[in-house]
Amino acid sequence: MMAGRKRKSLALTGAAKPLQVKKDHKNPTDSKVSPAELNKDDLQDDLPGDLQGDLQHRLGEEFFNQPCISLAQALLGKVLVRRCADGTELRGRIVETEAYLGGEDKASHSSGGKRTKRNAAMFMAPGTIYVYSIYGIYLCMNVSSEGEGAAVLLRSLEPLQGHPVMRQLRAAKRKEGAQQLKDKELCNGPSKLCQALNIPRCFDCRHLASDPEVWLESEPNTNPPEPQDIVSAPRIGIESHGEWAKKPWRFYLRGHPCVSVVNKEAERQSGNVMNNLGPSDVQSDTGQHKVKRA
DNA sequence: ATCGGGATTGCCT
DNA sequence: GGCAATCCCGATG
Repeated sequence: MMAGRKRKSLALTGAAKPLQVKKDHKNPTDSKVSPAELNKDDLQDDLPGDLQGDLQHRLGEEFFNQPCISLAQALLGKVLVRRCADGTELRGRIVETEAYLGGEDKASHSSGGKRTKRNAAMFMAPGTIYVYSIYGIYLCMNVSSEGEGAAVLLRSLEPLQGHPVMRQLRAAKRKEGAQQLKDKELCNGPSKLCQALNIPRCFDCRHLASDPEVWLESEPNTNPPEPQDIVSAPRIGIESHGEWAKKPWRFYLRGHPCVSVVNKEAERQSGNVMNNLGPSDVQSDTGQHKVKRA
C-alpha cells in the first residue's frame, strides 16, 4: 500500500523552519493582487497537475470515529478544504485544536449532557461540523468526535492555497486602510479561519465525509507529526470554568508560526504531549469517567 | 418577554 | 496588555 511511496516528514513542524510550503507548490505572491485577478489566481489549475491529482484524499467517516482528545491530536497536520461556489478551492493545514468533551467537562457547550438546538451537532455522528456564533459577531467551527457530545474546536490553520481570497474575506470586516495581513495572520484563530475559508453558520450539522463544499484531506507523502512535535496546553478563553480550565486539551504544532497563542510554560513542561495528559485523559475521554489527578 | 454572558478579535494606550 | 464591540442563545420569570 505505502510501499514505493517516499515518506516525507511534515514540513513546518520544526521550530527552525518558518512558513514554507511544498517546494513544488507555487506559492502565490499575492501582495498586489487586483480584484480582477482573484478568480484566475485561485482556481485550482494553479496547482501542478501531479499535486492536483494527489489531493484527492478526503478523510472518511472512520477517521472521525475516535475519542475526542485523540481526534484533536490526529487533526493536526490534516488539511481543511473549502470548495467555493465558483470552483475555487481554499486549503489550510490544521496546526491548532482543542478538545471539548461532553459530560463532566464544564467548559464544553455539552457539559452535563446538556443538549440544545445550538449544540445539537456535537451529539451527531463523528465528523459532523458544529458551527456556533460567539460574541454576536464571530463564528467557530468544531468537528464532532466519538463520545456523547464531544467535539474538537479548530483554532488555527496554515494557509496553503487561495491566499488572495482568504485575504479578501478577512479584510472585508477590518478597518479600511489597515495594514495588509501577513500570510500567517490569515487563519491564526478560530473565528479568523471561519472568515478566511468562508465557513458560514449554515454549515452547522453538515458532515465532513460527504459534503461537496467542505472536507478534510491527508497530505500525500506526509507523515503525521511526531508526539514531541505536539504541544499540549490549557484551553483558551475558558478561565471561568475552574479545574476544567486547567486540562491540557489544547494541542498545537510546536514552533509553528500560525499558532494563535504560544504557551512557553507548557512547551517547557511537555517535551512530549503524553507528559501532560494523565493516563485517564488518554484512555477515556467520554466524560463518563472520573479524572484522577496525582 | 427579558436578561446576562460568551470556546474572540482588533484597535487602542 | 487592556477593553469595547455586538447579538444570539439559553436560562429564568
